[in-house]
Amino acid sequence: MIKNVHGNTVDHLGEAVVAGRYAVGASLPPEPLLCAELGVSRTVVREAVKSLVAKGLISTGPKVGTRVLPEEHWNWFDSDVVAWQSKTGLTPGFLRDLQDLRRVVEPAAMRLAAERASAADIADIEAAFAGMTQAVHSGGDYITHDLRFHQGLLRASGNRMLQQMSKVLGALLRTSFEISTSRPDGPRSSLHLHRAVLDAVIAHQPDAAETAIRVLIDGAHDDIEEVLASRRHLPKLGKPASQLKAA
Amino acid sequence: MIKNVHGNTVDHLGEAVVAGRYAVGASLPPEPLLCAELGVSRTVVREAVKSLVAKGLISTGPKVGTRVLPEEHWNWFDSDVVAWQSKTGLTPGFLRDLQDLRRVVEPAAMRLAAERASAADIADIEAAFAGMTQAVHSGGDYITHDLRFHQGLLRASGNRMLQQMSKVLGALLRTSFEISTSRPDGPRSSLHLHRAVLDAVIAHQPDAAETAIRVLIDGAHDDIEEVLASRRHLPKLGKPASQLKAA
DNA sequence: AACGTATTATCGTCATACGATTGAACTTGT
DNA sequence: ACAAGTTCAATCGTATGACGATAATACGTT
Repeated sequence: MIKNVHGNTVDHLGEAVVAGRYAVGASLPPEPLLCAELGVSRTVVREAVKSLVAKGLISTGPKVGTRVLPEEHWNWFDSDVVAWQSKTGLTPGFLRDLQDLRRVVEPAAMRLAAERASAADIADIEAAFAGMTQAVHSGGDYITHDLRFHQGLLRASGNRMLQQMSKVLGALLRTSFEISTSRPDGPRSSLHLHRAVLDAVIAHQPDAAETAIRVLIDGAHDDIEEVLASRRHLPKLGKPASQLKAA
Repeated sequence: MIKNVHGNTVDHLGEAVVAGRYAVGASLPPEPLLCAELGVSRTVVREAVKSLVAKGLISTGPKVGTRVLPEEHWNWFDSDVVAWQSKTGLTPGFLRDLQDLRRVVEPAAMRLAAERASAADIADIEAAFAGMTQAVHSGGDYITHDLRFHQGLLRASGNRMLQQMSKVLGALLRTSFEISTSRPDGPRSSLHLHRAVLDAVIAHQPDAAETAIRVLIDGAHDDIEEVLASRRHLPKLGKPASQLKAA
């Protein structure tokens, strides 16, 4: 499981920050303490801290220590940041933001994809769809192929920013999938909805592609809202948050 | 001008990578060479490299060196990456991507802002608009207030991802502004267009806000396309690219 | 010629030292 | 007692040197 010291340190610190282990504006322990806690050299701690600074999570300064920045500075399109947030638990607010984003981005991206998709793009998406189909019928890893499907569509839009959003939207898709599997016939019923999107893109029909993805999105949206409503009293959807501790 | 060694080193290396100074897949010079070139210690070079890795520009490994990753890995929502790209020159492709993004994001964000803007949000935007007005009449820094205006609107959407896009879209706004100032009466004519957006948001009219921003966007879009078409033979819009050099 | 082994270039990690910056404590004068 | 200026000290910033880990390359063996 362990890969390298630097990566583990970045993950550990990043996860702690995203999880709210240190309050916004508060300081993390000084470097020597972090070295002792994590059992690594100061070099590793410093490089990990620099990585988190690059992702907008924290800022550093002499004497002031390394403080947690307010969330609006965090780079929510960084896959590590999203992964850490997913690991500590997706808050309802975060899921709502993701759903807003998806409803804004995916329909427009499908229009562009229907206009610009290349043969190679379509081949990739077809392969992903085949994987989804097989996963439903013969059992297998559905979510991976589902992610590839949507990622392929975004890539086919030919826009690098739109493409990058597959990273963060992946967190929403995963959650949506977990909910739908808790219901009998969940993925199976959405298979032909995916097919409709792909067919519209292949046929270069932007309008059809947009309406098809809207159907897909609305279904997932209802699923998530339902779960959100039934758990309204719970603070988080995933694992419980750690206790807050200011330094 | 110089602030700190680390920041300068990150800027230098990041700018070089984004500018295409090293071909995608090629290796940067080994750390000792970079130390010599930049006149800094290996500590600084390594931390700078780690920062670029965190932004998705490069990857490192023993013996393989530090290689430039393909552009789809770059984090285009990172303000540093965008700044470096802006500095080396905005390619037509990049500007088109930004325009697509803006046309997708801003109308939807205006709808949300019209529904959810708080009094504090509106006060911020009003202040920015006042600054724009003053800049037009008494002279002054128009673009800064313009950026604050659009950023405030995005923030008022109440969505953290949408809000983050103000970083990238800022590059487009700046370019758009530069073009419009080259024409007499540029900013002045767009003042009331901005006012229309803000009024619609204040009145909580999503439809009106969306159509108002569409007018604004289309105007800027036409300006940029015009310039892009007239310079079709030029490779870049901004400063010329450095010569490519693989390692 | 193909495959396995050895070499070596390069990054990864550790340890130590000192300079730079800035918040906080302290002193001093009114 | 309070305010302002000064000193102090905590913490990060930078530099240097060393050795281990890894993987591409070259070499030698079959």
